[in-house]
Amino acid sequence: MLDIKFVRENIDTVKQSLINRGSSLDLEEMLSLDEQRRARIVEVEALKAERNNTSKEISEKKRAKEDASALIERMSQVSATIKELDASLAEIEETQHQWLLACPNLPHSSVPIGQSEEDNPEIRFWGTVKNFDFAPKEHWELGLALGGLDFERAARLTGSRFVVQTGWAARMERALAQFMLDLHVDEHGMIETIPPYMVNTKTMTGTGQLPKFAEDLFKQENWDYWLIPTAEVPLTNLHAGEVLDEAELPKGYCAFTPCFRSEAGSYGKDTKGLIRQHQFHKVEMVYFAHPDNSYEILEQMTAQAEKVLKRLELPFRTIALCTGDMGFSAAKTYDIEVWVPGQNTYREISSCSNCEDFQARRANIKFQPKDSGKKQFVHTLNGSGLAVGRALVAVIENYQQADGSLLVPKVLQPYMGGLEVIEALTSENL
RNA sequence: GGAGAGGUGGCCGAGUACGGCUGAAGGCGCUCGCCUGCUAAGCGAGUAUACGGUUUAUCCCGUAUCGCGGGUUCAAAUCCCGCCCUCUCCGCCA
Repeated sequence: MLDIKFVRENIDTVKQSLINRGSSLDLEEMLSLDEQRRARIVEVEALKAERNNTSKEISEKKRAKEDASALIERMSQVSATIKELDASLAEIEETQHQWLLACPNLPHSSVPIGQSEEDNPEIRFWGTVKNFDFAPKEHWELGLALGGLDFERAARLTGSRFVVQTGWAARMERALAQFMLDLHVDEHGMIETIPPYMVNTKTMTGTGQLPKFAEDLFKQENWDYWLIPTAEVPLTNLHAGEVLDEAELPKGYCAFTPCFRSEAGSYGKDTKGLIRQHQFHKVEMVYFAHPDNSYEILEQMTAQAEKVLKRLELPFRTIALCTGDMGFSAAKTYDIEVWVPGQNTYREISSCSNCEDFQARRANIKFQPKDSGKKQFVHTLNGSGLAVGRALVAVIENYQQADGSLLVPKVLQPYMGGLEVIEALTSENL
């Protein structure tokens, strides 16, 4: 959420940001609401001041056993007016609040201006794209042939966009997750966390999923509980309403959780395989950072995500999202895309964002500067480190061999009982 | 799910039976100053947030906030209604 005062004092900046993001929000309407609101506040607060003063007089008169009925009579009318004004003020404030909740974050000045993913510049590339002397298969073909991925049974159990992973595919998913968590905890000093996988409306609003994107989420019937679309939601809201010590910053959390997404509006897209599921696993990183160095933390966190791919020896490229392609809450975002040879393309496997104080303002997360001064909003950052299901896709496709078997990446072997090659499913590797 | 107890400032804790003089006693903590071989103690001052007005900014002024929302009233921490959360006991359960 943007600060209303900031909007009022930086009209051109906000206007340009909305244009760059391709948003259709009406800024003029909001500004006129703001004027109405402030005028109404002046009006009603003058009356309240009068009421407070007169109430004191009344109590003094009553104690002195004097007659206060004239004052009471007048205040009765003043109170009635206050009630009306308060009601109309509340209405204006609610409309304005909804506007602010629907307004996307301001892009950082370094974010390239553009309309779509076509305009996202590549920042760096890492690795070597392997030349296969055979036509590399897609992961779902291999998963089917090797018996680890079962989309048919999942469809019977639930529906489309689900999978049953068995044997090596289940274990490799677990191995990937464990490898990633160990890396973030042991080498990056992050705090491992197991948060709730369901959160309430307030929490979803804190990070920006609500009120605008309810159709992307799964909701529990009869409960104010939503399934998390990413651990960013519970992790960032972990300190909602709190004041952190400046010395604690930056504070990093990581969590391995399932993520649930309705994938509304993606009909026909990525219908095969693991790429776009209603339920998938992700290791998420969240940082609470000092405003002075949050962009350094963004670089650091992005590097941490990249390190996962480097250790897995998977080629990737990192791109900067342009204004038109960036998520709602982000001020700046890097996407990391891993090479998937079966599809002969790059697929997003991580998204690392600095949300600055956008979420902190919604969720009310502050820190107390050491040398006194006022409490300030922290900057919040989140990044995938990494999407586990998609990492499995990348491993399967990049590590496939001509005979249809898979090599197990070196860093995963300790997590898979030393297994080096995955052959077709047998009782031995089950 | 049933029964009971409770939610007041950074923390502890008065106030709620009889509504007003309580942004809220007292204590602790913290900050600044004084004092002081050092430390501790002592003395003095200060110590919430948001919004609005004013302002270059500070200051200042106003309004709101005693879990949340609503009601009664000239006036609500205090009375009434609804909800949320925490704790204890019982039931159920991995």
